[in-house]
Amino acid sequence: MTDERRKFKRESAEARKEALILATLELVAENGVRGATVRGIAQRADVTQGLIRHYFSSKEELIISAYEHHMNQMTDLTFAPGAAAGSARARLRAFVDGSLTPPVVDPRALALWASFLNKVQNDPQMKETHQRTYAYFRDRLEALIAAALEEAGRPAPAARLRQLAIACNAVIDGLWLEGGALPDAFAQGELVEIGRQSVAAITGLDLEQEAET
Amino acid sequence: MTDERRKFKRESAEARKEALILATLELVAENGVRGATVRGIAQRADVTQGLIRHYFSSKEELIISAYEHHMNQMTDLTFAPGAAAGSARARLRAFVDGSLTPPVVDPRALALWASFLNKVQNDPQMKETHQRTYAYFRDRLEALIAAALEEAGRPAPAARLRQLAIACNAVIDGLWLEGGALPDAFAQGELVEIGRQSVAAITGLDLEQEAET
DNA sequence: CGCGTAATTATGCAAGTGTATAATTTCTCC
DNA sequence: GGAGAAATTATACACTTGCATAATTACGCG
Repeated sequence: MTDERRKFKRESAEARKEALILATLELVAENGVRGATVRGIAQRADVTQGLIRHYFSSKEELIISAYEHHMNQMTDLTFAPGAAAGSARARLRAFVDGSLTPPVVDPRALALWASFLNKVQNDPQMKETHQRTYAYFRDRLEALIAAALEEAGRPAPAARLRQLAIACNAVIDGLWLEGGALPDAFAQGELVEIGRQSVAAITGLDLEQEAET
Repeated sequence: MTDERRKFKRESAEARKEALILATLELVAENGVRGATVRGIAQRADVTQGLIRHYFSSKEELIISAYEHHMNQMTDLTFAPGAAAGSARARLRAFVDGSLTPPVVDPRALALWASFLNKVQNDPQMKETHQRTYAYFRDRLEALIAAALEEAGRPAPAARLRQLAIACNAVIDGLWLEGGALPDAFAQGELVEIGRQSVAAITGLDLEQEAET
């Protein structure tokens, strides 16, 4: 009955921070920001709670770090697939596909988005991160649409491009949302199919037909 | 320095419950479900915390009641406008308009949606309410699209109707989301305009032109 | 008018919260 | 292999939380 002190292993600051951030994201997705307690996070990361204070000056800072980590990962996942691809149309298609397949479409991703929303609206730093990420998404989508329209010989004025980008972004967001909220309501590939068709219908571009190099 | 007991007025059970529910929705929108404390809600409703226990057997029950109240209000707001209208096309247009104007499009409505999501995913009763509301929305939209297509002499098979409803629902959801998240990013009426155009593009229906009775 | 009952307030409690600080252990470097 | 420093654990504290229960007050009804 010797209650010994817990053994531990020293890790690099980066590894520990990352582990803490991942544990934080898990718990935020499950229980919301307030439900992700310091003790719970420490337990999930297999560490005692004091260590969190050693790497993050407060829970607030840990939450902000976790949010930025998550947002960066989401943008990477969305844009990585079609970055290299050839025609603008192919890149637009890759963008739609990447946005509407796991792990972007995922109950956990949606839960994280919802859990963070409150803090995003109130905390200036998180608000900044959010607006930057959102603007990046939409600008990129608008550029893709502009290039694809130009490629098809039907360039559009700026005002029209803006509307098309908003509309396409909305379909993608909406499908992303529904796919995350009701994971079993859609067949494999159904979201991608609907997303492609909708973007095609809105922009007047044919996303299916293969390009002739 | 006589610390007197607080004066109060007796209210009907309905009025008190409603007041408590409204205060709850305010705080849930501002601080999330866990941030909406019993004491905070009581204060917002200008009442002491013990009274909450008198009308609701637990905070959980109050939260569930507030959620159902909110969802009912949202459906009423969305469907009330165009319920009576004439042609299917006009009713579809009214649905789009109602879904994309305040108070449906509103930062507070979005915040509520996000705040409740966690509980909706976990609590069976709230999940049931959510799925019922969602199904009601989409079925209604699908019926509107079906009627409008028939009206235009181009009926569609069931599978196609399902896809159109999912796509249109997604645009509307996405625009609703963006309008609530970035209230200042869109001009007056811009969301409605984009929503109408997108639904028109997806379904192939012209929503703008007036019907000839 | 006064009595009873239910609405409302007041108080208390145990559990959980973030954070601060002290005690210990692991590991690097000579 | 041992000393010093940093990583990690352990403990404590003040505060908040939901809930329970007792004390009071307002108001309808005779």
